[in-house]
Amino acid sequence: MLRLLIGGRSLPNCESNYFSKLLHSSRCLHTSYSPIPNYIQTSSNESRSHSREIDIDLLFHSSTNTHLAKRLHALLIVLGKVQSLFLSTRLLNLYSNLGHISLCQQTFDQISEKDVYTWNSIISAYVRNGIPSDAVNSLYKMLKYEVKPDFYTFPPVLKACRNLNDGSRIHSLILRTGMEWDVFVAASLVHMYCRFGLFDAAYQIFENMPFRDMGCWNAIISGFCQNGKGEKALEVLEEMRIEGIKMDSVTVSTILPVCAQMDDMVQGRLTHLYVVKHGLELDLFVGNAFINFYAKFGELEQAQKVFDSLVTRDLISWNSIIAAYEQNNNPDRALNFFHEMLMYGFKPDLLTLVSVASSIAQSRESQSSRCVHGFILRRCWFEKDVIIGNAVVDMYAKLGDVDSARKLFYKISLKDVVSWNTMITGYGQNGLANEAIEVYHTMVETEYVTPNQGTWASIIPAYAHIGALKEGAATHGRVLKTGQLFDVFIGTCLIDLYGKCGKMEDTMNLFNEVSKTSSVPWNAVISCLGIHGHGETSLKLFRDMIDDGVQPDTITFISLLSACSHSGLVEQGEWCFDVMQQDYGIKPGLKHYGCLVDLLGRAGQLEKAYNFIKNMPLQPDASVWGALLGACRIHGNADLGKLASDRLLEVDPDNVGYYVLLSNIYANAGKWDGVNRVRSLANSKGLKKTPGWSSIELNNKMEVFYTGNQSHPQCDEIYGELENLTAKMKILGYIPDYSFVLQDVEEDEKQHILSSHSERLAIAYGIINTPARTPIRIFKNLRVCGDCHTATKFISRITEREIIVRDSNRFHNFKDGVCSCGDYW
DNA sequence: TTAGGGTTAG
Repeated sequence: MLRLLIGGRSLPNCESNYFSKLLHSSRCLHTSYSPIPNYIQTSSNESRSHSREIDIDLLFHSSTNTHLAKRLHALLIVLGKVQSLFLSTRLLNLYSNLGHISLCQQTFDQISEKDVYTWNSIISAYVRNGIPSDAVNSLYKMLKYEVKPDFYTFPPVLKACRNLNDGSRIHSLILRTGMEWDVFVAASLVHMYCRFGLFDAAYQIFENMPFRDMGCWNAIISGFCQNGKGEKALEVLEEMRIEGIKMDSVTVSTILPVCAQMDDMVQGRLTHLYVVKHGLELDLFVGNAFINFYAKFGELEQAQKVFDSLVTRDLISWNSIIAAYEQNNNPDRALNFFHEMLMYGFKPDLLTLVSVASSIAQSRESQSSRCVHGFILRRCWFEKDVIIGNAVVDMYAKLGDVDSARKLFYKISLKDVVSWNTMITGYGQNGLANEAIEVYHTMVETEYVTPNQGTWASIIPAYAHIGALKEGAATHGRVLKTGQLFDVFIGTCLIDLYGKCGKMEDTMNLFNEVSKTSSVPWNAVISCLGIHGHGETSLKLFRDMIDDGVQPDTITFISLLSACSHSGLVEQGEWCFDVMQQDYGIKPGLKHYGCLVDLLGRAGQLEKAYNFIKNMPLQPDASVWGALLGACRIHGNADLGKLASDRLLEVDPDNVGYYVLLSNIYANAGKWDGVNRVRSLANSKGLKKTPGWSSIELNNKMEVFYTGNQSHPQCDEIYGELENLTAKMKILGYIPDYSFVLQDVEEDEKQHILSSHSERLAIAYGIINTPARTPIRIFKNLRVCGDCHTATKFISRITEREIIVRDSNRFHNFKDGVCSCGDYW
């Protein structure tokens, strides 16, 4: 061991005490105690007379952060030791451990006579710091300088090759040097070939090894695990067991993520027993792997137990427990752990912030979103990894702040497919289907990303939302080309698309094709049948689902209840509500209560619905009172309507829809003072009525009409057509229902207002621009007004066309003067 | 002094 003589006037008298402090400093990452400045002060000429022997090795060990490492570097310069090959190589390794690759390079360049240690050190520094190409180049330079590689040289070089996807040259070099059966070299080769997907080559090397240590076993297992061959990994594990070789902590932490991936809880639990029996539970990697394992199965108690039992915790332990709660819908707990982690002095990394952003989105803590954004911005993490940008875009979108989401999205320089999917989903979730479609088109045009399952799952619902059947069907074609048709999620999205576009035949065909082992496709088809008014068929499918042994969930019952509601199946709906609780132990949530109120209310049982609300064990929310208010609108009950809206304005004062409904009720009853009161209340709150719009797809383009639109190029033709139609309708007995006109104006004007409702503009546009007697499909963002409903029935008879209108609530299929909903909606 | 095989991700 190299020792130095340094003077020590101001050194502590008690050397053992001093060293214990020094050692202490090397163990505590967060200490502010720095022994090195003392050395520099004490190394002046005058103090050298009182020289002492100091172990420089300890100084290397105590340099646990960049500041201390630089001090040590300065000390070596002061002592004139920087030219020492041994010390400068150690310094190089120190910088490498601390992640300072440029300082490594500087130190390396200053060394004039480099030996094999020096070359090995710089190679491993490049690998560790993520510059594999420089690592390989260094090997070739080393050969040029005629320094012979040794057993230490190749493992890191092979690791570099793994990331460069090229290893044949190095492999032949290794063969020439005769080092291929060194356990470290061989293990590296095995792992490299697994990464290349050359599993047979990897296994062949593994099989031919004259000697295998744990590292070799782990290399083949982890090689299989990390490259999608989990089952093969388990086979090797079995081989290991037969040969009587015990798993170590590395094996365990490698195998656990695979158990989770393969949904193999049993294997994971057995591994846990093994770990306890063999005393591996104190290993940090093992503990962390178990936290993640249990979190994936939603077993938070177990995950928490493992976390609590850890003797030491690192950043990954904290990240894992935060992610565990975040991914299992407990964002508050996740955020608590984040704060606790900060209190313990841990510095969060990029992955911590990914979980934090998602937690904030879930907990609707919009105030914190800016802090998170700023925190990441200050650290320049957006440039470091696209995952964090995606997470923050998702956070903003989930919080409803689409503007911020979009701004950040366009700032992400290297968008990956997830970035695009996140933005498309974000728009979709906020009801901006047209924007979602626009982003999707840009994504397809950019060509550097290939749409994947996530893309289909985000774009198809957007098409379904606005009823863009042709574009949706074209996407279906694209999905078919990729061979992803039978994926349940995409299949369900398509079922929903065709269902919402009125293509029930296609819906049922698709439903027959997809795998029906989960409740997801059942729920979709039950809900589609519901909005078409096929309540009885929905109930039949529910029975089929039970016969098939598929467990219904809370969504199944929401779909069923709403199907019953649309078809006026009151008794059956009440039966569903009971069965849900008694047979399936599902506690009704607010949505179920809302559906039942809707069911009773639509059927005219307003008092029963009101009593039902009064006896609810949950605090009724806006959807429940909203259902009652809607029913009051249909049945013209102004008193109960007023009561419902009073409650509504307490729980959700900013929702314009309720003001509109109430003003509708008043208008219907001719109470114009009530209408004005509601309108001025809404105005005083700065609320604007959601503009009604309808869309129609023509020549693969969506044409959108807002109520009262006067700027369309075919405006005159459209209004002319409507006038024409109204005249014919009146001959056939159409009487306009002015109660749907909210404004207190003259009758002529009321007629004009009714005729400029967006759905009528879209229908007239369709009539003008499509061949006679072909069907017309319209989508409306709000509910179709009663007068338009009546008018459309007449129009379908006059034009001999099928007119399919999908509104925000359900489906209307007008044919020969009648509507499929039987005027019950 | 230098090396292989390990845990967290939208």
